[in-house]
Amino acid sequence: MKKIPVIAVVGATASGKTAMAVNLAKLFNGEVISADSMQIYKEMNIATAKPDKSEQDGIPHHLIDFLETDEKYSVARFVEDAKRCAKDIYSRGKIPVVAGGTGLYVDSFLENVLFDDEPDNTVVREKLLERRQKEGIDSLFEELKKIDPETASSLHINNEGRIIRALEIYYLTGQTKSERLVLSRRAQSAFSPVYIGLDYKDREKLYSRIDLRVDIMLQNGLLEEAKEYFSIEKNCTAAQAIGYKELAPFFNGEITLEEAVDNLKRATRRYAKRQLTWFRKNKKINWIYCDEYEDYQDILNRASCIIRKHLDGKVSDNGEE
RNA sequence: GGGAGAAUUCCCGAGCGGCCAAAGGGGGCAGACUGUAAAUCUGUUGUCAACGACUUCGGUGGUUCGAAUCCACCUUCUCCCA
Repeated sequence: MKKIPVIAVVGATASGKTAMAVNLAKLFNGEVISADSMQIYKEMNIATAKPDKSEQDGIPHHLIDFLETDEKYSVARFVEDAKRCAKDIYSRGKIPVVAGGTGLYVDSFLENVLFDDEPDNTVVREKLLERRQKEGIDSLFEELKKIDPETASSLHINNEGRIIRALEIYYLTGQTKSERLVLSRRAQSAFSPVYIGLDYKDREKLYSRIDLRVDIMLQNGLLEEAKEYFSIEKNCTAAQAIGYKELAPFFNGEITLEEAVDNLKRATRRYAKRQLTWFRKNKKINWIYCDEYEDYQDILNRASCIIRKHLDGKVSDNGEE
């Protein structure tokens, strides 16, 4: 069966993925699928740099702006949603363009990681958390070493969340995490992605773009959005978004606005670094260093050149001729 | 004008004769990542031909087998009295 071609635009936050995805969608008759764990939420607009109607520029965008802020979401759901979207777009004669900053989502989708159905975890999770309080993490870690030594050796004892999840998987499914890992890779992907990675040779350039973008967010009313968000804030996925939690100490009168903004910028820079670390290990990505080009048109040309080759079948999946 | 005190590695800040290239924190850099991933976690951070060598603790001299640590002077800064 012929694989479905997918254009994937990846890179750190503020590297220009949104605009690139829209431009490529126009050039290649595509529609955008966002792979962003925060833009999925309604009402979180400014902080997540969600593209508005004018930025979307007539190109349909999928998987943004469709969840309430108190709803949970997961990679598993994303993979399901993204596959469905991509197939639908392709069936209408168009090409899916994935624009994503959430590496786990992008990879899980395009590499077709299988997330088999799992029973509800609330009870098991609660028990484990209770045991963590009573017995301490060492006890749980020792237990994991016996049950699934492979996973245990890959985890640091301070990474409590992962230790607990690994145990949870076992008690929920009867399979260890390492067993499930193997099973998750059993199916071939139905997609044939071309990766365009946006980055800057000079990291400072990226960082100043981040700083600038935060300043613009503030002008656009980030404070108001954050204030409003705090009135409804709960312990949910959305609460992890950068942009609100950094401003909270300012609203509580603990620090000045200036300090809060600095913290926000720093948190964003670090996030960018983590994104880069994630994407850098993917050897299929064709990196374009934006600061090596005179103007934007050249960057766009470079990207479409890479994509055209791939679509014409002259290049294999890993980008080698 | 008089008196008291401080200057430490990118920053803050310990150290007060050898175990000090110098605690700790911050920041930076690098890495991991499979159901909350904008999260969570780890490593590293004077230089080098690097299990050793070399240069650092405001400056210059000195005491000592040995100094970031003691002494003298100099420079800068802070505070108190005028």
